[in-house]
Amino acid sequence: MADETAIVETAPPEVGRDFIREIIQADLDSKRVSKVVTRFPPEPNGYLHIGHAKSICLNFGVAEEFGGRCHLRFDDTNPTKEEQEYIDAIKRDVHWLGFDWGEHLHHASDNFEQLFAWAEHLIRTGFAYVDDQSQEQMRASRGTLTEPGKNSQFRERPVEESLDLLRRMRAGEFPNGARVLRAKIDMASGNINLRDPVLYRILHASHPRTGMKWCIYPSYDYAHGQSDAIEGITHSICTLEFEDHRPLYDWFLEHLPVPARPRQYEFAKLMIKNTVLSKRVLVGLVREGHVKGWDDPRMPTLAGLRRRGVPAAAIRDFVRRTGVAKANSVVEVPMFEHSIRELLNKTALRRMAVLRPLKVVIENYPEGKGEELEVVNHPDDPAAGTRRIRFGREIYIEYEDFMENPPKKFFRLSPGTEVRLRYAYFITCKEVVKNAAGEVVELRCTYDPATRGGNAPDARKVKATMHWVAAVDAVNAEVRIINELFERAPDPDGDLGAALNSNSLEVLQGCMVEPALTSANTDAPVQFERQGYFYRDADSAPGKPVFNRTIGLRDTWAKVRTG
RNA sequence: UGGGGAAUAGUUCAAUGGUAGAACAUCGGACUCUGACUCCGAGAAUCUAGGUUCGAAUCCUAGUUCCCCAGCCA
Repeated sequence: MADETAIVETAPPEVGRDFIREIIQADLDSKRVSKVVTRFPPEPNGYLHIGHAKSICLNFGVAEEFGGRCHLRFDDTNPTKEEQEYIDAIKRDVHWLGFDWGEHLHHASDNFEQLFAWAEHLIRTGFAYVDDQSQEQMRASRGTLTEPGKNSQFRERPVEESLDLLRRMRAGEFPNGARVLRAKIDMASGNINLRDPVLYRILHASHPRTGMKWCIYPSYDYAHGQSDAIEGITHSICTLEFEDHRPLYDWFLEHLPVPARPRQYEFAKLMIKNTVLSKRVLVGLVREGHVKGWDDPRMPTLAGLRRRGVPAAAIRDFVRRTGVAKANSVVEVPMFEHSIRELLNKTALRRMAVLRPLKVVIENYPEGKGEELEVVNHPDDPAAGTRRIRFGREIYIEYEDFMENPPKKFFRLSPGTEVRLRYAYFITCKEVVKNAAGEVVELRCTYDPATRGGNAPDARKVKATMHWVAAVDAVNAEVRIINELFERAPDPDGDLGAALNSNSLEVLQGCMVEPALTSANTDAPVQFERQGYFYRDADSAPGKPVFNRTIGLRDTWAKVRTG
């Protein structure tokens, strides 16, 4: 996996503290808590994406930094949306990102029995009741943002009756939606979460872990805080939209005989410009077949990024750079790209690959002659070693490295100019061969045998160094260029297909790559010199490698060229 | 006309009553066997209006703008 490189952690370990870490430090200093316990609580209703990475890094990160621990807890309270596949994928992705929950794999469903007992406790103490109202009636009586709600006619029903009905709900006597258990708080509260929220609803559905054992399931609000308390979570970190759930979170802890009192803190989730992280949309892309799966390299999922070749350490570094705060913000993509390039530049071995080949015949190179050149695997890292590549009379260069009528600042090959073939020789273009359509199909060049290795004895300079692959050596490969998935922001309720970028995946066939790319270290990220970072795709077949372009190198020539 | 949050360079995050700083991005320049990397330099911000104070991004008052909440989703 791309994470082989994760050992090279480029980030300084501590870059100032965010408000969460300050709170934890203060709690430790004041002895309010003796050991920090956090949790990452995904709902297994889809794959993890880069937005989740921020929460994972925060929760596991602070636990690590303060000598505590972090649990992985599945918030599996809605069996109509959750699947085992997602549970497995989430575990895999958290591990890949570089974190370990050790013995602390938990599920909200582990607590179903206790939560039910506590529900009875709330009824007995007069803080919960079974409501027979229909969903529509409940909505109508909840009031609006500016008007208070009205009490349900079942709100004051006898404790024994509610107790009996709740048990019969559990026993499966009623169909979906027939009744719910509600907390008795305040229908006039300005905070709508406190207007007698639902604790249990009837759902005759099979649960990935409990099967058909239950047909009533606790709501998020009812399950989350109590699960935190049961697990001994000290700091329950979640995103901003749960801020007005905090009074309810605290209400349950106050009204129940819980073993601990966790506290909830909220931070702004990670958003990235032009990147869709809506789970609904991501599910739709997969279900409707707009992408090849959750790990399609165009997806912002951790699985997709991994397949694309983005190292876990780069994601961690990016997340660290974006900081933790309470203001909604949208990070620009180049910040992410910087983290990827910075890591890959240090770790990726260099290789040569020609994406759009143009054949070059070196006229003064003897027919039948061949030779090997020893070249470095990483110019800045001698420890990366060397490899041997072959040179010959026929080679391929990049089509766009040649221009018959070059503009002013074009340094590369054109008729009459001399350039360096990286690690090899200087060559000069003597003749351009075209097909009937007038397209350049071949170049006739000469080389200077004295420049072997890439330097001229007379110290003359060339303005460009180009990558190349010898025809005798070339392995045919497929290269996939990944572009933005969406052309415009999709409407989650509308036609996803209509918003897609029709050019989100460019497939290049007939690429010519050096043979080292088919043998050793095939699972490590590589740099195709002068082009970018690439990662071997799982679709590779023997003798026919497939590469995803993780990200291109910065290209200032592209800017000059396009003005 | 409800409740809960947030406002600092283009972007993200610092500065916790005492010189507004960093990263990314942008623009110059140097270097270069990757038009990469690296290095050097530049421009660029406290939402507004009052007030307190020797001194305010920070405290107070009044506004403005943006985000979240009316699921038996999480």
